[in-house]
Amino acid sequence: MRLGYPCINLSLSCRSSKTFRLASFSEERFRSTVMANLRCLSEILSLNATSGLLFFRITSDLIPFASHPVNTLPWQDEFRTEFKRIGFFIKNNRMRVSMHPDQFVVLNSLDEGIVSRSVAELLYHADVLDLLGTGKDAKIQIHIGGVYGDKVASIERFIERTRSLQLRVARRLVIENDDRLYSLRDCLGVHKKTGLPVVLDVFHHSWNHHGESMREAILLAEKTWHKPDGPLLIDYSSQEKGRRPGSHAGTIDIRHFTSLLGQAMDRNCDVMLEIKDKDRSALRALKLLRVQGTERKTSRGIT
DNA sequence: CCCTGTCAAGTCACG
DNA sequence: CGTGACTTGACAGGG
Repeated sequence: MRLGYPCINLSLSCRSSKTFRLASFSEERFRSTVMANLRCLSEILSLNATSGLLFFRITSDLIPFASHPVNTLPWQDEFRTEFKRIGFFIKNNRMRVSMHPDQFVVLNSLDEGIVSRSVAELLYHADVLDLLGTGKDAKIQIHIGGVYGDKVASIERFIERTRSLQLRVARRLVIENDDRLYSLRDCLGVHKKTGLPVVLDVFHHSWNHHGESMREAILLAEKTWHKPDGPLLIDYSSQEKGRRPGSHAGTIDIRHFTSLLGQAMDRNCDVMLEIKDKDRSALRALKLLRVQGTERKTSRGIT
């Protein structure tokens, strides 16, 4: 099991998601920002490798305005070497990376404009992972989208649109259960018709489910992943006490995470910790995992 | 230098 | 109808 955290490392001062206002777009500004972001990304990955965090979600803001019409630069060519270098590092350290486009990507929207912008954004995400030279296990995770008052039709639209995606996007696409609209069961239904693997967000599942226990959910989601996709992806978080239901914890709840490990440790999966203090909690989780792993081995040795 | 309104993009819930 | 949550800051202009 590899552990990771999303996008930002709080112990480093750099950010790989630096941006600027659309109004101040210029080729110079774009190039220098991308260069700085890529440099920061390699710093983060290098630190992660040293500390044993072998899973990382790359920010969608890595390339500012990547899929926006204002950006006509062939950035894929301009930064090919830098991407390649980072990709080698990932591979050499047996790391896994993923991406999670934000809420603006809605494949099943009723608005064709939103759909085409979403497709362009997905292509950008695939570009990044392709330029890194990552294998098929480097995934792009999205939600199914809106409901628009008719869930059946909305799911059908989602399925149709994933079918017309370019292969280099489709091969990386995975779907994730959300906390209100599309549950694990909905995602499994979409998987059945499309073959898309299902990321299990255990936090969302705890709010939006149909009675499946966490263990059942893990086993169900695991079955949607085939060998080339890599191990099942799990997104993990816990409730921040005293805040509204659904807010992510500020720091890891050791008890809660230990219980997840109990459910997931014997499975083939990688876990993304969506906790606000990022790498700090991920490191604590890693310590915990190592202790548990040792205990498991020991007890197996005895029995 | 600090403050703060606003930022490319969507959907839904709520008051 | 307008605003906040999701997640999440931080850009950039004005004082």
